[in-house]
Amino acid sequence: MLTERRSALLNLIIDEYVSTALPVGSQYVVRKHHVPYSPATVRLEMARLEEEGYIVQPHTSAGRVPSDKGYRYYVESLMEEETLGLDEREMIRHQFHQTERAMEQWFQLAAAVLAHSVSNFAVVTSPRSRETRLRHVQLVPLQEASALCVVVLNEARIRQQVLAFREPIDETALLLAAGRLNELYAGLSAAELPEQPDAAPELDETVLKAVVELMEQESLALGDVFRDGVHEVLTQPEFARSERMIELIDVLEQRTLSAAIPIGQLSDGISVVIGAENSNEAMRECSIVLSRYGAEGGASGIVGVLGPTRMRYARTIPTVRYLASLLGDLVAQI
Amino acid sequence: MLTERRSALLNLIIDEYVSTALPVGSQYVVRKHHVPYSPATVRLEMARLEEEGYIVQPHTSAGRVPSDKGYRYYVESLMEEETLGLDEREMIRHQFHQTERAMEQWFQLAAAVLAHSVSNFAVVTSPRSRETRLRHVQLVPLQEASALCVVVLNEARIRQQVLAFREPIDETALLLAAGRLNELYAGLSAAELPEQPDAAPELDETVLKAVVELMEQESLALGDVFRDGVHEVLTQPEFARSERMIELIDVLEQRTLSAAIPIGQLSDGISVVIGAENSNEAMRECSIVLSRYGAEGGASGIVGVLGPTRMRYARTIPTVRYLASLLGDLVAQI
DNA sequence: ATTAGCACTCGCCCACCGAGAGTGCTAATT
DNA sequence: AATTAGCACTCTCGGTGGGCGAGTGCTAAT
Repeated sequence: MLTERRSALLNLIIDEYVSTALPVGSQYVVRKHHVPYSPATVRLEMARLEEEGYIVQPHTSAGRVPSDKGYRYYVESLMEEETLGLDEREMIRHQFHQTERAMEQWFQLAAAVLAHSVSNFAVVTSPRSRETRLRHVQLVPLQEASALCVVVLNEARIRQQVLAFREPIDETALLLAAGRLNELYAGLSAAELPEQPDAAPELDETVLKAVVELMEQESLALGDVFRDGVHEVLTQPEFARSERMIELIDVLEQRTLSAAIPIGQLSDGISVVIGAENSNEAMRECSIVLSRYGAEGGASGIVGVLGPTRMRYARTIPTVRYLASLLGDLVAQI
Repeated sequence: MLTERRSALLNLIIDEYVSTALPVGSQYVVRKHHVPYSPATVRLEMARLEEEGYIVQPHTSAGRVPSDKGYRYYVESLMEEETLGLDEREMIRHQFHQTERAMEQWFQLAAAVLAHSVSNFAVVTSPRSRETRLRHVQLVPLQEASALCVVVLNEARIRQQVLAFREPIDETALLLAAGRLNELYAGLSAAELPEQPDAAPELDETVLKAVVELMEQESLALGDVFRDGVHEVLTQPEFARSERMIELIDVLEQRTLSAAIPIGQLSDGISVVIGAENSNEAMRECSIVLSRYGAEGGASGIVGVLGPTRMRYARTIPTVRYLASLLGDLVAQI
C-alpha cells in the first residue's frame, strides 16, 4: 500500500516524533539518520505521505507529525516490537514473588510496574467471570441486633454488608441460619436463588435478600479497578496545557473507567485504540493498549495502558502482553 | 489585638478575595461595601494590616491578598460560620438513607457529597480503632490445594488472602481447622496470638501465620481512604499553572494521604491547617479542614477537605462538622 | 482623624520585529 | 524519470517597547 521507501520514512518520522515530541523536518531526518537522499527528496515523499493522510503539518512551515492513520499503519505493519530484556522480565517477576499473596496487592503492583515501565497511565482490573455463584455465607455478630453478612463468591470475591435486625438475635441463631443457607444455596447463581427461602424464618429471609442484592450488584460490576501512573502521563508534554490535563484527569478519576475503555469489542490478543478511534471525546489525543488476561472462558480481567497517541507502541505492547500473561498465571493458581 | 475597624476591613478583604480570587484594592472595597470611609483611609488601614502581617501585596501597585496569618486570624476570631440550611441537611441525610447499606458506599458518598458541597477535594477514611481483634476466621476451598482465608476483625473489617498448600486438603479439614482456630483465638489481638498453634497440625500453622500477618498489616494501616473532588479543586484558579497542578495531584494520588494529612496532632473538634502550616512542601498554598468522627475511644475515622488557602472556611467548617456527625451516627449503628 | 489630590509603580496587553526552521516549487543534474 | 540545488515564502517563537489602568504612598488641606 505504501512504497518501501515511504514506509521507511514514516517509520523514521514516528520514531523521531515519539521520542522528541517535536514535529520532524526533512533536513533533520536526513542528517540524523544518514538517509541516502537529499532533504528535497524527503520533502517530496513527505508531501505524498501527507496527501495520503499518514502525517500532518501542525502549520505551514513546521515539520510533520504522525496522524492517527499513521500510527495505525505503524502499529499494524511497520513496528518491530521490542523484546523485553530477560533481566527486565526477571525483575518484574521477582517483585511479584516478593509480595504478600493478597490479591489486591498483585493488581496494584501490576499497575505500578506497568505504569513505571512504559511511563504512562496503567489500569488493571481484578478478574471477573460472566457468572456469579455463591460459595459461602457467613454471619458475624456485631451488636445485639446487627450482624455482618460476608458473602464469598466464586473466584475468591468477597462482599459484605451490615444487617440490622428489628430485635436482638443471638450468635447460634446466626450460625444456624448461615448453615441452612449454605446447605441450600451454595453453588447457585443469583438468578437461581429463590425470592423466598424454602423454610422461612424471618432471619433467613433478611439474609437471603441481602445476598441476592449483593450478587446482583456484583454481576453488573466490572472487576475492581487498580490504577497507577497519573504522574507519568501528566508530565507528558501534550498535557502541559492545563485544560487538557483536567479533561484527562476527569476520565482517569472516574470510578469505573468503562467510559474510557472499550471493553465490549475486546478481541483475544492485544487491542490498540488510537486517538480519534476513541469514542470518548476527551481522549481524542490519547491511545490505549489493552489486553484481557485470565483463563479461557473463566474469569478474566483487563490490563492496559493509556497515554498520548505519541506513545512507544513498540515497547508498550509487549509489556502489556507480558503483564497479562504474568497475571494470568498468578490468577490460575487461585 | 486588632482594632475593630481593622478587623472589619480584614473580614471584608477576605470575603472579597475568597469569592473573586483577585487582589482587593482600596477603592473597590469602599465602593462595593459602602464603607463609610474614603479609599485613602482604607489604604492607611491596609498599610497597617500589612505591617502586622495579615495581608500582603503580590507586587507594588496591586491590591492586597490575605496571608496565612490573616486567614488564621479570620478562622479563629472573625469568621461567622454559615449555618447549613435545613433543606440542605435534609438533602444530604436523604442521600445516605437512599443508599444500600454497604459501608464502602457510605464513605464514598460522604466524600462525594462533601466535595460537591464545598467545591474542593474531600477525603473520608473508614473508621479504625487502635486495637485489632480477631472475630472470625473462615476457610473457603478454592482448588484442591488452595483456599481463601477470610478474616473478620472487629468493626466489621474484612481481609482475605489466598493460601496455597503443598498437598490437597479436603473441605472438612478446612472447616475443622477454622473451628479450632475460632475456638481458641477469637477475641484476641495480634500480639496475643501465639506464634505456634497450641495443638499443631500443619494446616493450622499455615492459617495462623496468615491471620497474624494480615492482622499486623491491618493494625499498621489507616482506614481505607475514599476521595472525591479532584476536578473541583483543580479548576480553582490557583492551579491554572500546570506544574502546580501536578504537584497537587501527586499528593492527592498517594495511596495513603498520611503524608499530607497531619493525623497525629488531631484534636477533638475541627482542625484547620492553613498554607505554610502544612509540613508538606507541595501544600504551601493549600489548607485542610478536618475532623475525626466516631465513638469516643472506639473506632474513628477522618473526614476532611483540602483546597487552596483561599477557601470558604465559614462554609467548609460547618459542612465538615455536619458530615462527621452524620458518619458518626451511621457508624455507631454497626 | 480623615480625605482630596497627585505623582509614581507595575503588571498586562498588544503590536511589532527579526531569527530560524521548514516548506513548495522550479530548474538543473544524473 | 528520479534526484537535487537553489530560492522565495510562510509561520512560529522570543524579545522589545509603549500605552493603559488599577492601585499605591505621600502630602497638604480639612
